Amino acid sequence: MPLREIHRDEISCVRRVPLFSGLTEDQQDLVGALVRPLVLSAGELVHGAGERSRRLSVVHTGQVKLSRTLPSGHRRLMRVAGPGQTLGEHGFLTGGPTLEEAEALTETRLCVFSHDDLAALVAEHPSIALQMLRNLGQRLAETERRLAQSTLEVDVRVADYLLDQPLLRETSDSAPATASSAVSPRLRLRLSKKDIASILGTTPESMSRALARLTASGLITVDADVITLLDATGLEALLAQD
Amino acid sequence: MPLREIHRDEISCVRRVPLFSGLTEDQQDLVGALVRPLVLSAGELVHGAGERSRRLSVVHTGQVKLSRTLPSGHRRLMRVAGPGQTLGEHGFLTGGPTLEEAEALTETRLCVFSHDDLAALVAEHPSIALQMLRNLGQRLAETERRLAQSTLEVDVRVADYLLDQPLLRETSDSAPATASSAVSPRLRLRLSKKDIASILGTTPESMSRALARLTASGLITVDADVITLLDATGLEALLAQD
DNA sequence: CCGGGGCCTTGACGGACGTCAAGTCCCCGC
DNA sequence: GCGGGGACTTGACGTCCGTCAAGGCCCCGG
Repeated sequence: MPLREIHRDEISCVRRVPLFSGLTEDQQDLVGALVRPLVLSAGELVHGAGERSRRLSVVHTGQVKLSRTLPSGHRRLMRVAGPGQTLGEHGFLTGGPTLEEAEALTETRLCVFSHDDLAALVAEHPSIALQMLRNLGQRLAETERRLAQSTLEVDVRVADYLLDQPLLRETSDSAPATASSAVSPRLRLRLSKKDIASILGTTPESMSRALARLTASGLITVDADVITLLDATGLEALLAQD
Repeated sequence: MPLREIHRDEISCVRRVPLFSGLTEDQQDLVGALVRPLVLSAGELVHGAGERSRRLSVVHTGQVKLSRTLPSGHRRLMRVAGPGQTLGEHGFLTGGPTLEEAEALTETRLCVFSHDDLAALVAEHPSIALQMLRNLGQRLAETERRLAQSTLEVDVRVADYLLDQPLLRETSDSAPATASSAVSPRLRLRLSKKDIASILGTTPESMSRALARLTASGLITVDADVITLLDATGLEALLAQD
C-alpha cells in the first residue's frame, strides 16, 4: 500500500471517531499526523494483560476482544471494541499495568496514540477530554448495568443480550405489495456462543440450554448464528418478571 | 450557623476534594464561590432514580448510598460514596435520567455544582476534566473487576471485600514492650451486613453463612461489626484457588 | 479418505445458593 | 415495662446452573 493511502487511512480514522468529533476538519487533520496505524490479523494481541502500555488505541475497522484473567486462571470476556471505540484508557490515564488482554477478533486496523502525543492534544483541545469523559461515563453506566443484572437467571441475561443486538436489515424477498403482516425482527450473533456465554458470566452449556428454553417458549427461533425474535415484548417481559 | 462558617465549609470542601487538587489555592477559592452546600440527614435522598438532574455532587462528610432498582423491582446497592467522592456524573455528562437512587446513609454534607457552573469551570480549568477522567477510569476499573468476580462463590467475594476494607488503627493496650508477637489486623464493617450482601450480589443469609465458614476455617473471627483477619494470606489464597 | 480439533448441543449429576421459616437479640417508642 | 420492628443467624428445602461426559457437525490438513 503506497504511503499516500496509509495517510488517508489515518485521517479517515480520526474523522470517523467520536473522540474527535468536536474538532474542526483542519484540527482533525493535524491529529491524524500524530496517529500510528497498526494492522493486526485475527488472534494477534494489541497488548497482553499486565503489560505497561500507556498508549490509547482507536478501532478503525475490525473488532478487538478485551478479556480479564482472574487470579484463579479463569478467563472472562469483558467486551468487544468495534469501529470508533477506544481501548487502553486505563493505562493511558493511570500509567498502571493493563488489566485486560486485547486480542484482535478479526483482521483489525487500529489508530494508536502515544501517551505524550495524546496528552498534548488533550491539553490543546479540551473538547477531546470532554468526549473521553462522555465515552467513559457511557462505559461505566453500561458496566454497572451488567453488574446489577449479574445475579439474574441465565435466560433473562440472554434475552437482554439479544434485545441489545442490532437487527438485520431485512431484504423483503416476499411479495412487496402484500399487506401489513409484520415481519419478526432478526439478528446475527457477531460472536461465538461460547464468547457470548463468557460475556454473560455463564458457560456455553447453560447458554445453549437458555436458547433452547426461549425457543421452546415460542419467543425466538435459532438458526445457527441467526436469531429471530418472534416475541420481543415477551422477551422484555422476562426482564421485569419476578 | 453564621454565614461566614458556611462559606468556610464550602471552601474546605473544595480544598479537600481530589477533583480540584490540580488547582492553586486561589483558584480553589473561586470554585468555592460556585458551590451550593447541601446537608441531608440519614435516609434523605440526594435524588431518586429516573430523575433528571444534571448536578454533580461531591461528598464532604458522611456517606451516600447509590442503588439501582431492576425492572423486576429488586434493589441492588452499587456503591457507597464517602468524603471526597463524587456522584451524579452520568446525569452531568449525558443529561439523561439518573440511573441510581442516592440516599444519605448518615448525616451528610454535600457540595453541589449546577451543570452550567461546573461546565464553565471545566472549560476554564482543563485540569478538572483530567481529574474527572482519572476518577471515572478508576471507577470503571473497579466496576469491571467486580463484574469479572461476580461468578465466584460467595466465600471468595466476601473474603475479597474484607481484604479491601481499611484496617483499624490498633491501640496497643497490651504490654508495650513485649516482643514481636504480630497482632492480627482488624477492621470495622462500615455498612450493615445486609447492605454488604447486596453489594456483593448475594443475600444476607448467604453472607452470614459465608462468614461462618470463614470463621470455621480459622481465617477470621467475627464480633458484631468487627472482623479480625487471623490469616490474611489464607484469605488471599481463596481468590486464587480453583 | 480419514483423523483431529473446535464449536455446539444434550444428558446426568451434584453442589452452591436463593427462598421460606423460625428464633434471638437489640433498639426504640408508647 | 412492653410491644413491634429490623438486623442477624440458623435450619430445611428446592432449584438453578456449573461440571463432566458423550456425541454430532464442520472444517482443514495429511
